[in-house]
Amino acid sequence: MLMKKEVITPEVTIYDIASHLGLASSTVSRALQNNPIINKNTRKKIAAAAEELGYRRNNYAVNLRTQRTRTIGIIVHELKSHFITSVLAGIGQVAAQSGYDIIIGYSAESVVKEAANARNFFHKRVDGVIASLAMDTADLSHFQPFQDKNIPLVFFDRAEDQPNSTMVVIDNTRCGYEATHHLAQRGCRRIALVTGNRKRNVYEQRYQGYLQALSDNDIPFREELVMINDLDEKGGMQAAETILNMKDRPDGIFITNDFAAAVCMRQLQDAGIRIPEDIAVVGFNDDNICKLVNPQLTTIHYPGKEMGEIAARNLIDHLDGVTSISNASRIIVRSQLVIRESSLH
Amino acid sequence: MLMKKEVITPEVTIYDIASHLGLASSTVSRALQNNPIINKNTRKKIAAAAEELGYRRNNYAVNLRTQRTRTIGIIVHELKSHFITSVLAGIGQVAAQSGYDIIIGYSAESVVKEAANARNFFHKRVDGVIASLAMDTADLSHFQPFQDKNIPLVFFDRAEDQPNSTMVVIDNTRCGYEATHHLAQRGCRRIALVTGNRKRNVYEQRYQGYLQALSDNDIPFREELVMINDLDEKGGMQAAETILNMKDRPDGIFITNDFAAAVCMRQLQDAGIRIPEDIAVVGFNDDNICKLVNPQLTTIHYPGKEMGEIAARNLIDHLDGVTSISNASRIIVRSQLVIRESSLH
DNA sequence: GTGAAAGCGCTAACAA
DNA sequence: TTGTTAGCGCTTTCAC
Repeated sequence: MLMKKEVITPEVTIYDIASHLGLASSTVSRALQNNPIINKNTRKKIAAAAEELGYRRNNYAVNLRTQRTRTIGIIVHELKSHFITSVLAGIGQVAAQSGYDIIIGYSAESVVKEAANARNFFHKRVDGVIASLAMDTADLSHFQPFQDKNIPLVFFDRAEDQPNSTMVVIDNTRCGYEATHHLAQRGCRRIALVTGNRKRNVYEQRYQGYLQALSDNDIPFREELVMINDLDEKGGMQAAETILNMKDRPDGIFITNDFAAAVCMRQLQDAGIRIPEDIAVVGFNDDNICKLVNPQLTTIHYPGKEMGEIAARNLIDHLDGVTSISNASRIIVRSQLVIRESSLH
Repeated sequence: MLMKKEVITPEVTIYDIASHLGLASSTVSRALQNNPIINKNTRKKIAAAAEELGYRRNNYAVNLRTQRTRTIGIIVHELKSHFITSVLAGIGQVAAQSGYDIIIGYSAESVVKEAANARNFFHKRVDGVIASLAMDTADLSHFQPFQDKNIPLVFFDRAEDQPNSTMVVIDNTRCGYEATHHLAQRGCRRIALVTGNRKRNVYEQRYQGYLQALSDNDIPFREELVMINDLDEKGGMQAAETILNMKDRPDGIFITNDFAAAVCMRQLQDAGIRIPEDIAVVGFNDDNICKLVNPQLTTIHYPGKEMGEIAARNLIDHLDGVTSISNASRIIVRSQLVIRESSLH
C-alpha cells in the first residue's frame, strides 16, 4: 500500500482545470502564463476556474520542466548590521518585482560556511548568486562550479576580481582617506587604525587611504597604532585594552566597523577616557547603533539598499537576457562621511 | 528549435550513472538513498561513480515525485533582534540535522506582509510552518490553507491558540510581574509601562503582570502612566516625550522592548534626566544592545535558541511521524529577570 | 538484490 | 487560437 498523508483538500492541477472547462492542458498552461496567444476570454475563464477550484501551481514541476528555478542565492558575511539588511531589502525588492525568489545564506565570516552555502545553492540550482565574502576567504574556488555552469555571480561590498563576474563596491581607499583626514583636520596627531585583516581587500584599501591621509597631513605613520582584528565584540574590547595599555595613547581612532567602535568606545569611557575630548572616534557603516551610543558616532555612510538594487538588477537583467553575457564589470557606489559628536571636539 | 542556455558542464542524472555502470536507474536511485536492500558493494560503486561524474541530485524531480519538499517556512515579525536571530539559529540547527531546509519570511510587524508570506509558503509547498505573529495580526485566517491541508503549524513567542497547532512561549504575565515588582522593590512608586497593543496577547499578559505587581506592592494604578505604541524607534521617542511632558514624572519605566528602551533612555538623558537615579528603566528581550547603552539595561531574558530548537523539533517529529498527529500543545519556556545598572539606584 | 515501467505536474514543439 | 504529445529526473510498485 502506498503510504499517503491524509489529505483534506485534494490537489488541483491544470488537468483538472482543463477537463472542468473542456480544454486542453496546454491551453490552460498558456493561459495561466498570460500568454497573449490565448483568447482573452478563454484566459479569463481559465483564471476564474483556477481560482474557483483552488489551483496552486506546482513550481517543482515547472522547474523540472524549464530547467530554471527563478531563484537567486545570496551569501552574506553577517546579518545583523543595518548595511546588510538594507542590501537584502534592495535585492529583495528588485527580485520580487522581476518574479525571482531569493534564498539567503549566512557565512558568519567563515570561508567554510561560505563554501557550504555555495554548495547548498549549487545543489538547489539557483539561477544566479550575489555574495559578500567572509573575512577569511582567500581562495574563491568554491564559486568555480557556478562559473563552470555559466551561472552568473555578482559580488558586493567584500568583493574580489573574478573572471565573468560583476562587483558592486564603494571606494574604500577614499573612505579610509576621508575618515582619517577628518580626524587630522580636527586636530588629531596620533590616529589609531583598528581594522580587519588586510588580506580582505576592503581593509587593505582602507588602510591605504589611512596612510595617504596621514602623509598628506604630515603625520608620521606609527606601526603600533595599527590594530588588526575581527571587528566583532571581542575585537572592540581588544582594541580598547591595547589602547588603554599604551604609554602614548592616540588622540583619534578610526575603527572600520560601527559595532566594534561602539564596544571600544564604551570600554574606553568606562576607564575614564572622555570621547571626543581625549580621543575622537570614527566608525564605518552608519549602523543604527551610531545614533544610540553616547556620544553619537561619526562614521562612513554608504547606500546599502541601492547597492542591493544594483546588484540584483544587474544579475537579473543578465539572467533575463537583457544584457549581453560577458559584461564583467565593477560598479562603484558613492559613500560619504557622516560627522557626529564622537569626532567633534 | 528548443532554446537552451549554453551549458558548459552537462547535467548528470541517475540514468548516466546507471548506464555508466550497466545498472538500472532504480538501483542507482535506491543506492543513492543508502537503501540497505542494495548490495553494499554496489552502493559503494554507485557512490563513487556519482562523485566521479559530478552528479547532483535534482530536488525538483524528487519533490515532484514524492510530493514533499522537506522545507519548513518560518515567519518572523522582525529580524534584527538578538532574540529572533537566536530562534532562527535554533530552528536552523535542528532542521539541518534532520535534513530539512528552511525559508524565512519577514512580516515587519504587518499582517498584510504576514499573510503574503503565508501565501508564498503555501505556494512553495512547505511541509510545515513556524511563526511569530505581527503586532497587528488579529485574524488568523491566512493560516487556514495550511490547516486545510493538514500542514502542521507551530507558533513561538507571539502566539495565539489555534486548533491543531503547537505554541512555544514564555510566561509573559510572570515576566511583566517580575519586571514591575523589581522596580517596586528598588523603591519606585510611580512606575510607567510602555508596551505594545494589548490585542496582541503577549502585551496584554505583560500588562496584567504589571497590574498584579502594582497591586501586590500597594502602588495605585495610574492610567496616565501606561503608554501603548509600536515599540520601535518612534515608539521609544514618543514615550520619552510623553514622560518629559508630565508634571508628575515616573520614577521607574518598564518598556517591553530593549531597543525602544534604549531610544527612550537616550532621549531622557539628553533632556537631563539621570538614569537610574531619577528614573529606573527595565527593558525586555535581553538584546545585545543592553550591554552597550549607558547605563547597561536591566531586562527580561528568555532563551531564543532553545525556543527555536523546541519549535523545530516538535514540528519535525510530527512531520516524520515520530509523534502522534493531534498533540496540539503549549510549551512554556523559562525566562528570567537580568538586573543591570539601569535599575540599580 | 536488481530491473522495468509508470507517473508526479508542467511546458513547448509541432500539428491542426 | 487550441490540441496532442513527449519528456524534464526521480521514486516506487511490481515482477523476477
